[in-house]
Amino acid sequence: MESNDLKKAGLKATLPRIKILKFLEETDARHMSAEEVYKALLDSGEEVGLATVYRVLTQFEAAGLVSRHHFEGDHSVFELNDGEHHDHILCVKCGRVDEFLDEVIEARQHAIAKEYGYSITDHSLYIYGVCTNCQKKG
Amino acid sequence: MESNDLKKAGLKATLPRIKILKFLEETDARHMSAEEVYKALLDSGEEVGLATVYRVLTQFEAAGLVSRHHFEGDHSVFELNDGEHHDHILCVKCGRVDEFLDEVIEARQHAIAKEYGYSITDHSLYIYGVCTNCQKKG
DNA sequence: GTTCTAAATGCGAAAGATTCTCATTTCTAC
DNA sequence: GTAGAAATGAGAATCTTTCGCATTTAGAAC
Repeated sequence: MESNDLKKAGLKATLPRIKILKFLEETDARHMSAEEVYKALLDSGEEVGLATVYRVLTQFEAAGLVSRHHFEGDHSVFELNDGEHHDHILCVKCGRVDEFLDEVIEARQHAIAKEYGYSITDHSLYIYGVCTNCQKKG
Repeated sequence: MESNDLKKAGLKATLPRIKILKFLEETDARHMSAEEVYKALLDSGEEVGLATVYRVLTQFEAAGLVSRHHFEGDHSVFELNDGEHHDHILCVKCGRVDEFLDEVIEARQHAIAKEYGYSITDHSLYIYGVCTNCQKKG
């Protein structure tokens, strides 16, 4: 039940927030932009303002409910958190996204941060390439 | 001499391109936005249009003369290529940027791409943290 | 259940970064 | 030097995201 999740996250259980969270939990798409969430909600007959979608997603991010990514330097996309950090590998032709977690890379990043005197807060790793399907198509 | 570098890169040696390349080679700042390049040129008395700066930097990127980065998902910043790939670790407080190259991470990325069936074209890795100086300041 | 207040929403306006349009200028080859 | 193609400049346009503010709503107090 979404309203409890919201309260646990320290957010008032308002209708727009419930709708957006519910939508993110039920949709098949893992990575969506604010605009896409907005349109998808409209299509399913839910009335939520675009500015509210932006605000709510930003709040969800601050509350740890979603992660924000910047694939290709483009606009932000959001992903519901499942508790486990992971990185992304994506196809530059079709936009397919796969997720992976590599302990060796994670460990090396912490070692590098230490070496350079940084207290690490976050990191982002994107690998770009052409996926199997797109390679076949030429 | 910049005009030769440009021709080698397959670009016509126009005045704006020469000015921009010369500026990038001579400035101390390693990472600059298009806007910053534009303003710096203006300040040094060189007249170049902002749209041209954007166009030229994009062409330089395509020609391999510069790399484009998207720190923190913000606007693009450009960096003159020195031939060696490297990644970045940056301070979220003061904006300091350090560069590093880790062969272990590089190798793991290629292994992951292979594992997922991708033909790798590029990758970006940013580590965010608080640098030594900013840690001292609290 | 009704009332109150702070917080949240919706809308359109505004902002910032980047791209586009197109008339004018500049390279480069001949 | 001249012609033609390519590049430039200036401002308009676009896209994503945020802001301002009047209106509504959630949640606590009564």
